[in-house]
Amino acid sequence: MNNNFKKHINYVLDELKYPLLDINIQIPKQISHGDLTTNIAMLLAKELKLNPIEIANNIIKILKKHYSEYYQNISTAGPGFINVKLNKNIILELLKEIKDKNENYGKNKSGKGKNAIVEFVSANPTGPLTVAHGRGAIVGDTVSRILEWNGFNVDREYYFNNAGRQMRILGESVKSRYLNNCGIDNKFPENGYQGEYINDIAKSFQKKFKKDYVNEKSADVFKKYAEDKIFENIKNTLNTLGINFDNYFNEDDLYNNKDIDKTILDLDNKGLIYKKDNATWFAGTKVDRPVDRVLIKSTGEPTYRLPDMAYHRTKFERSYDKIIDIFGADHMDAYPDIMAAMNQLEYDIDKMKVLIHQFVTITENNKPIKMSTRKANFTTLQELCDEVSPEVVRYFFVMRNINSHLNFELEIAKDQSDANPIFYLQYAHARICTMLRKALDLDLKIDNDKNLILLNEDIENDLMNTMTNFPNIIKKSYTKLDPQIISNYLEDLASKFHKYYSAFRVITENKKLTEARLYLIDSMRIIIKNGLNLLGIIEKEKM
RNA sequence: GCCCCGGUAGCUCAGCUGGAUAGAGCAACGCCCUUCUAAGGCGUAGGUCAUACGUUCGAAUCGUAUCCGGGGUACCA
Repeated sequence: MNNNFKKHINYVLDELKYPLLDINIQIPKQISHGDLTTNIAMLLAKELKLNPIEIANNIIKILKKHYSEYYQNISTAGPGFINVKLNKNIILELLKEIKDKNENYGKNKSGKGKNAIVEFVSANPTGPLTVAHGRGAIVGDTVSRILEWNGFNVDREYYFNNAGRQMRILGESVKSRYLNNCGIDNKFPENGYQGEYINDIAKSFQKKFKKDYVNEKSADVFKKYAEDKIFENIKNTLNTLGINFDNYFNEDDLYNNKDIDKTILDLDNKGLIYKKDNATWFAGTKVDRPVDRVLIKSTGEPTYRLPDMAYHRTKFERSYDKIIDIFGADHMDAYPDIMAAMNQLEYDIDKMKVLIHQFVTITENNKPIKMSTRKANFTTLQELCDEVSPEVVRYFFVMRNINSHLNFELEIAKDQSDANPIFYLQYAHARICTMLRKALDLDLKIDNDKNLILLNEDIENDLMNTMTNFPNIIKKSYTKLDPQIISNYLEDLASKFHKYYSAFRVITENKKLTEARLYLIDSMRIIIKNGLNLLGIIEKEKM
C-alpha cells in the first residue's frame, strides 16, 4: 500500500506543479494518526517557503478528488503531516495477497536477471572457525538471502590462501607435534600454532601413516594434510549453520593464470606503480589515499594487497552486477586501496559494497575470553553451535547492528530458556499453529475470506498494517543491506501478536468472526515463517 | 598523530535518508492461568539521548569541536 500512496502523492505533486521530492512514507507510531503518514508538505514548505499546512491542504484536496476510493480518511495534523486511513477493502485485498503468495510473500523482482557475488568468511585454513568468524559467516549468508528475496541470483564465495608463511608455520607446527608423539625430541616452531587441534591433527596423521614420516625433511606433507583436515572441519561447521558456498576461490590461481602480473602491469600503465628500496609500490597518494603501499616486497613476495586487487578484478570481469564483501573491522584498512585501484582500472565501483562488521567479544561470567587462533584459548564456532542450537547462534549474530560491537555472553547464549528473542518468535508461531490445529478439529475453515470485514478491532487493523508492510521491510533490508531490519520487524510483529492473543480469543461461538480471525492468524503464520526462513531459521509448530 | 565504528533507562540494545508524547528485552516491584501454549499479557518505577556550540519552524537523528570505549594505521593476513 505504501507504494500506492507514494504514487498518488507523486501524481498530486505533479498536478500542483510542486517539485517532485523524494517522498517518505511512514507508519505512524500512534494508531490514532492513521495507517500511513508523510511529511512531504513540510519538505515542500522548506523548498517553496510556504506554510506547510496550506500545502498539505492543497495536496489533500487533489488526493480526495482522484483517489477517494482508496482512503477512508485524509487529514492534516500537527505541523503539517498528511495522515491517511485506508479504506478497509484496500487493506483486505493486501491481506489476501499473503495467502495467495504464501512462501513467496515478501519477495520482489527488483534484482531479476542480475547477478550478485557475496564474499565472506574467507578464513585461511589454519584453524577451526572461531566465534568471531561466525559473525561474518552469518551476516554474509543472511545478506545473500536478502538479495535472493529481492530477485538477485547470488553466488556465495569463499576466498582463501593456502600458500604463504602462515600455512608454512601450520605445517611445521603439525610436524613438530607428530615428531613428539613419535617420541622424537624437537623444538616447537617460533610463533607456532598452539591450539589443541594441532595435536589432534598430528595424532590423526600418526594413526594413518604411523612412523613413515619421522625422517621427512620438509613440512609440506603435514601442511597439506592439515589443510585438508581443517577445511573439512570448516565446511562441517558452515554446514551446521546451513551455510553453503557456491565457490571456493584459491588465491593461488591468480598466480598461475598471471592475473597478478597483469594487475601490476595495468596499474603501471596508469602511472600508479613505482620502485623504491627494491620494492614495488602502489602510489595511493596519487588517488586520494593517505599513503603509498608496498605491493611487492623487496624479497619478491607480494603483500596481501596485490592478490586482493587481482581477485576483486575477477569479480568485475566475471560480470557481477553487485559485488559485496563482508569483512571484520580488523580488515578495515585494506579495502579503500582496493576500491581506489579498481576505480583507476576503470571498473564501476558503485557496484561494489563493503560491509564491515565490528568485533565480537566473548565473555563468560562477564570475563572476556581472549581469542586467537594461534594461541590455545578460543571458543570455536562449532562448540558454540553444539552448546546452543545453530538457530540461536544465527539469530544472535543478526539481531545486532553490524556497526556495533557484539557482546556474546556465553552463559546467556547457552541458556536456552531465558531472555532469548528467538524463542519469543518461535512461540508466536507455535501458538498460531496450535490454534489452527484446534480449528481443523472443529471443522472450521482457515481460508474463508468472506467475512474479513468483521476484523475491526484497533489491534487487528494494526496487525494488518504491520503484516502488509512485510514486502517493504524486505526492500528496506536490501537497500540498507542490513539483516537486523528483519529481526527487528519480526520482534515487533510477534509482540503485536502476543498482545492480540492475550486480549482476544480467536476461536469462539461466533463462526463468522472465528473464521475471519483464523484467516488473519494463518496469514501471520506465513509471515513469521517467511521471516524466520529468510534468517535461515526453521519455524517450530510446537514448543 | 591520522582513519573507521560506537557512546540512548541499572544491564543488553532499537530508533539515526531531521518530524507528532524517545521505545523494547533483562533486572526490580504489583497484577492476570475454570477459557486457543503464562517460553505470554497488563501495570508501576527507571532518561541532562556522552558534553558544548551550530544549522532548522523542528535535532537522539545533520555539522563542528571536545571527552570516553573499541578497532586499524607493516616490505603480517
